Amino acid sequence: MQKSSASLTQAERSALSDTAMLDAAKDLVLVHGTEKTTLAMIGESAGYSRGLATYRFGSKAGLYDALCKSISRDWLEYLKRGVGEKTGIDAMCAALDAIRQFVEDLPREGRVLQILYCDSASPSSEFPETSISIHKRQRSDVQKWAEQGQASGQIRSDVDPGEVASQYVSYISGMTFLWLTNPETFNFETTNAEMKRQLRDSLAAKQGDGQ
Amino acid sequence: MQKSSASLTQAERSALSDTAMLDAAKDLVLVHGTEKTTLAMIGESAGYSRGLATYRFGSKAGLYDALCKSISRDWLEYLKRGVGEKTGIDAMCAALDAIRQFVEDLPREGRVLQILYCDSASPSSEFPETSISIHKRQRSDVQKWAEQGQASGQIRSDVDPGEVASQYVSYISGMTFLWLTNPETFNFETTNAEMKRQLRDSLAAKQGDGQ
DNA sequence: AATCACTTGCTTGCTGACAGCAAGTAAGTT
DNA sequence: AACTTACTTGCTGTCAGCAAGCAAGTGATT
Repeated sequence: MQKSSASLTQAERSALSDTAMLDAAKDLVLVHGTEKTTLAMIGESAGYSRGLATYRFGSKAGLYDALCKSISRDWLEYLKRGVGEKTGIDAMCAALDAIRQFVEDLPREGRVLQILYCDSASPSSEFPETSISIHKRQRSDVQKWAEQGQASGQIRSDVDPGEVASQYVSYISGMTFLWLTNPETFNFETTNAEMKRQLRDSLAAKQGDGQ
Repeated sequence: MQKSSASLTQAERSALSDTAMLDAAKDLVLVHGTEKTTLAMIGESAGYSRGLATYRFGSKAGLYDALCKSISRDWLEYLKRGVGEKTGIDAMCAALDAIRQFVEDLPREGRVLQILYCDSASPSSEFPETSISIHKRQRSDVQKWAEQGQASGQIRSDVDPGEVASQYVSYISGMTFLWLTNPETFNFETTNAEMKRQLRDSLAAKQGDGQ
């Protein structure tokens, strides 16, 4: 069963058009935003008809949800590779580096993801789950790192891991948000350096403060 | 020149319809989001015709920009009152309390403002200036507080006030964003308490570390 | 291996809703 | 009474979503 470019299986055809449309959507959203990007633009820009995007993703929200999930998968891959088996303050710092690496390697994806997060914050959002679950997952990851850091004695035992996680995730969310809106005045690198310094200074167990 | 409810000056009439429409817009945006709220809904919900909102504010973006400015003014009032003449770490902590107070007293306005900030992050936003200038102003305020704190010896001299400000403003932005999207799981009070603790622990000058 | 019934990928025509505009009416101002 | 300002109504172009149809791939039977 040979597959030339002229003869594809159904699955291959739809996979091809899917990725072509999601890719076109990224470019269009970067320029026009989600609202002014039309489903017709996406379909035609991907080399198909004006109707395909609607047909495939059901609705505009459906397409953006798929896009959000797709980019989120890429991001989680970066996070996993960057943090590895680290725990405690080291894991938190590594995650900050992973974000920087992600937006450096895939700035398009980083910006689009942030735009979609903003969209999903609207009360009328039809895809809030993806964004919310990502943030909840981030928070529980950080909480786990903090607990492990306390168990190993790296992190002082009198802080609440859950609140440390909330504070940390808030910083991440706001940092990426401000990076989106103020790309020129915002310096990822130095701001993250300050965050790392604060984490070490405020979380590290004092000398001889073993459990 | 007496003013009964039936006989108003032109200025009074337009001021009345303006505030009525902005107020109606708040309620509608809270329920339907900015996108699914229509100008016709706003005008009619305020007791006027479907066309007034467009006529008065020029466009949907124009209305949301006016709404953003209006709520921002309220917020800056709270900030001013809460911070007063404080500087350094005290000012930063007072600003956190001011935010909590604002969303406690005016939860509607707090939520709508956050929704509008998210909207203005889109590349197609026609009112990005208001949101950006607010965040820039916040950042320069915090930087000033940090510099004053260093000058008075409260804050250690080896931190960069600009980066402290970036980190602080990132936290604020993210915190309010997460509060909007996860109102039930997010606790303003305790998360801010952790932030205050971190600020004190990581910024306070050590004993005898005078300039 | 040829063909026929069936599924899936994709396109085109249509409808209702909305933003924005332009022309008009009513209310106040000098 | 002339004029300005507040507000309304009729209209147009655009878009999301739907439904009907066409084309290409798939699988079973003989």
